[in-house]
Amino acid sequence: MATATRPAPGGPSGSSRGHGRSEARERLLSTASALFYREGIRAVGVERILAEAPVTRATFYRHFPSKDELVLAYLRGVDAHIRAGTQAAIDAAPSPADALRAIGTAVADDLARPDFRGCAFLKAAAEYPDPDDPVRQVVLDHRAWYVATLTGLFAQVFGDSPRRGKPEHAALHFVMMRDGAMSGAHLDGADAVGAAFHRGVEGLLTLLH
Amino acid sequence: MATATRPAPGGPSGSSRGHGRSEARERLLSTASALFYREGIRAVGVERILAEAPVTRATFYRHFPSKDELVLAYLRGVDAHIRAGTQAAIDAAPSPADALRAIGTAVADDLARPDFRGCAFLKAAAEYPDPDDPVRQVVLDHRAWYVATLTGLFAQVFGDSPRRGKPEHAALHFVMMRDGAMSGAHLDGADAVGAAFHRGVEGLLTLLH
DNA sequence: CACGCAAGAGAGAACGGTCTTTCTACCTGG
DNA sequence: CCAGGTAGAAAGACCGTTCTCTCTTGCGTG
Repeated sequence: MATATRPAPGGPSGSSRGHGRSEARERLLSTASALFYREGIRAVGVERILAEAPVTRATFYRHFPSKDELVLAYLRGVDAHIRAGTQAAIDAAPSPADALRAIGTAVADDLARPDFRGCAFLKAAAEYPDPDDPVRQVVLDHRAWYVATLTGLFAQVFGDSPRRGKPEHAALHFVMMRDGAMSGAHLDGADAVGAAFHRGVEGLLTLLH
Repeated sequence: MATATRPAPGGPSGSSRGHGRSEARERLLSTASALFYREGIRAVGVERILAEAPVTRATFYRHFPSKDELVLAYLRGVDAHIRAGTQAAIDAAPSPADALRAIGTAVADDLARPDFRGCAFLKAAAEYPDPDDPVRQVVLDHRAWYVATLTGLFAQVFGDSPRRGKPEHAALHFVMMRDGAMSGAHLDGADAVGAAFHRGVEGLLTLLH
C-alpha cells in the first residue's frame, strides 16, 4: 500500500475510454489554463501542471503531444467560452444597442472579478512575439471574430440613422477601449478603470442613437 | 595572432575608466533593450545578448549583478526617454489642450513606427505577474506619473469651463485609449488603430473645450 | 622617461539548476 | 487482453551564474 496520495483511481465518470475527452485530460486542461492565465505561459513549467492536476508525465504526453499543443488548447478554450457568452448576450438582448451594452457590461464584470489578470489573448501575444507562431494565429482569429461581431451590431444600430460615422470605426473604438481597460485594470485599479470603460461605452452609444 | 574577431580593442572614447558608464555597458544596455522589446524579456537569454552586443560574460556581470538588474535598467531607460519626450512636448505646446494633442500625436507616431511592438511596460507587466516584483514597481511608477501628468493638463483645460466632468476621468479615458491602441496596433494593423486613437483623442478634446 | 600595476575587457570552461521530452515498469477495470 | 492510468528515472538542451586566464590601456611613481 505504498500508493498513498492517489485521487480516486477509477474516477467518477466511468466512460473514460475514448481518446477524445477523459477525466485526466480535463483536469490537465483546466489546471493548466488557470496556471497559464495567472502566472504566465512561459513561467509555468510542465512539472507545476503535473503536480497540481495531479497527473503523471506519461498521461500528459499521451493526451497532448507537446506543451505548445496544451497552450493552444488553453487559448482555444478561452476563445470558445467568450464566443458562447457573447452570442448568448446578443440573443438575449432586445436590440443591437442593448446587445452592445450587454457586451460592455460583460467586459466590466470581468474587470471586477477578484482573479482577473488581464486579457488572456493579449498576454499570450506578449509572450509569443513571433507573428508566425500558431499561438498568434489563435489570438488573431479571436480578435477578428470580435471586431466582426461588433461591426455587425454597430451596423444594425447605424441602420436607423446612417449619418454618424462608420460601423467599423465604432467597433474599433470599442475594441480599443476594451483592450485598454483589460490591460490597465489590474495595474491602475479595477474600480476606476471599470468606471472609465463604462463611461466610454455609454458615450459611444449615446453619441449615435 | 589568434585573436581574430575583436571589435576595436581600445574603443573610440578613451576615458572608460570610471565604473559608472562605459562603452561596453552602453552597448550591453542598448542591445539588450532592443532584444527585450522585440522578442520578450524571458525569451531572450544572456547568451543572445552577449553575442549581439558583443560583450563577454565577465564584462556583463561586472556591470550588472544579474539579468534582473539589466531588465530594470532597460525599463528605467524607456521610462526616462518617455518622460523627457513628454515634458518637451508640454513645454513646446502653446496651451494645455495643445500639449494633450501633442502627447496623443506622439502615441500615434509610435504606433506607426515599423519596429513598433506594443507598450514596453504593458509587455513587461505581462511577463512579470508577481505584484511584488521590482519590475512591476517600475511599471506602476511610470503609469502613475503618466496619469498624474495627464490629470494636471486636463485640470488646466477644465479650468476654463469646469462643468464637463472631472480631470481624473478624462485622464483615465485617455490612458485607457492609449493602452488599447498600444496593445492592438501590431495585431489589428497600425493604420486603422492609429486612426481610431486619433479620433478618440480629438473627440475627448472637442467634447470639453 | 621608463616601469609596473590596477582595471576594463576578451575568451572560454564549467557548475548547478530547470525545462521539455522520452522511456521503462507496474497496476487496474471492462 | 489492453487501453489508460500511476510512478519514476533519465536524456538532452538551455539558462543564469561563477571562475580562471590573457591582453590591453592609462596613469602614477621612482
